[in-house]
Amino acid sequence: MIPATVRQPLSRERILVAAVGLADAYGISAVTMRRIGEALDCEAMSLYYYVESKGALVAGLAEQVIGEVVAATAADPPGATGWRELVLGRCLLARSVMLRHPWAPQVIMSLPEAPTVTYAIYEQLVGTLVDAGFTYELAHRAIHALGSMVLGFTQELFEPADGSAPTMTVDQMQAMTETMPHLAALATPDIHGTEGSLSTCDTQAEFEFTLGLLLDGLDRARA
Amino acid sequence: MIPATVRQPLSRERILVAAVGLADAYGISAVTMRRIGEALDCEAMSLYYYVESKGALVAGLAEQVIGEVVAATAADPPGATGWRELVLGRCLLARSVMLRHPWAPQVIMSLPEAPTVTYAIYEQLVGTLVDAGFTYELAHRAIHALGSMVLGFTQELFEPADGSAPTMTVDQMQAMTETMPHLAALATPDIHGTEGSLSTCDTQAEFEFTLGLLLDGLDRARA
DNA sequence: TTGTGCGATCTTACGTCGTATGATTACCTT
DNA sequence: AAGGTAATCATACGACGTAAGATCGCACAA
Repeated sequence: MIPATVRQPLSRERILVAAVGLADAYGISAVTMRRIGEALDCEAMSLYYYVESKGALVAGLAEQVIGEVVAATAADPPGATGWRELVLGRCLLARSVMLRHPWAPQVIMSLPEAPTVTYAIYEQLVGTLVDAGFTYELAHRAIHALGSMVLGFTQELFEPADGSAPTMTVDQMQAMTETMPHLAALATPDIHGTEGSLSTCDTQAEFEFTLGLLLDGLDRARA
Repeated sequence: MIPATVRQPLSRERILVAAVGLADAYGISAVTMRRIGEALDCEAMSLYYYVESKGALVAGLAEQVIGEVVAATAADPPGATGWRELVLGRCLLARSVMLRHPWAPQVIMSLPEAPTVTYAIYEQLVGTLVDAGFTYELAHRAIHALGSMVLGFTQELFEPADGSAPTMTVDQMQAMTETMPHLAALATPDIHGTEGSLSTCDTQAEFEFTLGLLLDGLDRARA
C-alpha cells in the first residue's frame, strides 16, 4: 500500500470530480466503481467509505453539474437590464454547462428527486420573476418551461452527433422525395431560401429561438 | 424442451412487446436479456437470433413507443380546424403515450440516431405547418421546440413522483422561509391567491400552458 | 422408412459490474 | 510500546451482456 504522504487521501469531492472527468471523457457508461478507483489509484471498495452506493454517486454527479450552473449564474452581468435579459443569460449559461457535460441531462432527469442545489436556482429565478411582476403561479410555470428546455434541448433530434457522414445515398434520397416530400425539401439545400436547414442544424440557434418564444410568451402572460 | 405447438415461436415483435411490458411494469432497469427470456419462457441467448444486441433491443423499444405515437396521431380528429388545433392535439397525444411509458423519453434521447419511424411524425408536422404558411426554416424550428417539449417535459422537477409524503419537517420549512423566501412562498398554501402551487404541481396543466406559449409564438413568427 | 440438412433454440463459459463481509493497514493517543 | 480508530484493501457472490458451439425438431429426399 502506498503511504498517504505520497498519495492524496480520498474524499467524496475527489471521487465526484474523478467521476465527472470519466463521464466527460468516455461517456457515462465509463463511470464505474472500479474505473474511478483506477483513476484515483485505489480499490473500488474504498470508494464506499465516502459514497453510499452507485446511485448516490450518480446523484452526486448531478449535484456537481447543477453546482456548476449555480456558480455560473450566481452573479448577473453588470449591464443587464430587465428580467428577460437576466433570465435569458442564465438559461444560456446553464445550457453551456450542459453542453460541457452531455451526459448530465439524462442523469439529472433519471433522479427520483431533484438535488438540493437545484432549489438555489429556482429561488433566484422566482425572485427575479416576482420582482418583475410575475405571479407566483406564473413563476412556477416558468420554472417548468425553462427547466425542461435546458434539460431537454441538449440532444440533437436529427443527425448522428456530427454531420460529417453523408448517411443517405442518392437512391434513398430519391425514395424520400416521393414518400416524404416535405422532409426531403427540408433536407435539400437551395430549395427554400436558405441552404438545407436540416443538414445545417444549428442547435444553438434553435435553442435561442425557442427560448425567445417562451420568454416572449411569459412576458405577455405577465399582464 | 417444450414442443413448438405448446409454445408460441419467438419473434422480434414478441420480444419487443415483452420488453415494453417489463419496462412499464418494473422500470427500464428490469429490461434484461434473462428477464425477457423468462417472460417468454426461453433462454436469454435465444433472443439473439432475432435481436442483434442489447443496444439494438433498446433502439427497438424506442421504435415501439414512437410507433405508438404515430398510430395515435395518424388520423386527425374530424372537427379540427387550423394548424394550431391539429398540432396541439398531436402533442397532447404524444405526451399521453410518453406518460404510459415513463422510461421512454430517456431511452429515446439516449439513442445515437432517431429511429426511422420518427421521420413519419416530422413529415406530417412539417406538412401541416407549411400548408399553414410556415417557412421550412420555421417548421424546422418548430420540430425542435415541440420535440424537446414532448420528450423533456415528462419528468417532474419537484416532488418525488407522487406528492403523498410530506418530505419536509416544520423546522426545515422555517429554515427555508429565511434562506429561500420565494420558494417558501411558492410552496405555502394561501399565500398567493391559489393554494400552494408547488405542492399541487399539475404537470399536465404546466405542459399545456407551455405548449400554448410555444404555439402562440410560432403563430406570431409565421408572419 | 431412414437419413439429412437447416432454422431455431439451448448450454456453457468469460469478463465486468455493484457490493456484502471482514481483514488489514497507518497513524494518533497514552 | 500498546491499543484504538479511521481509512483502505482482499475476497467473494450474484447478475449482467454475449461469444462459441452443441443440440433440437421438422421438412423433405431417397
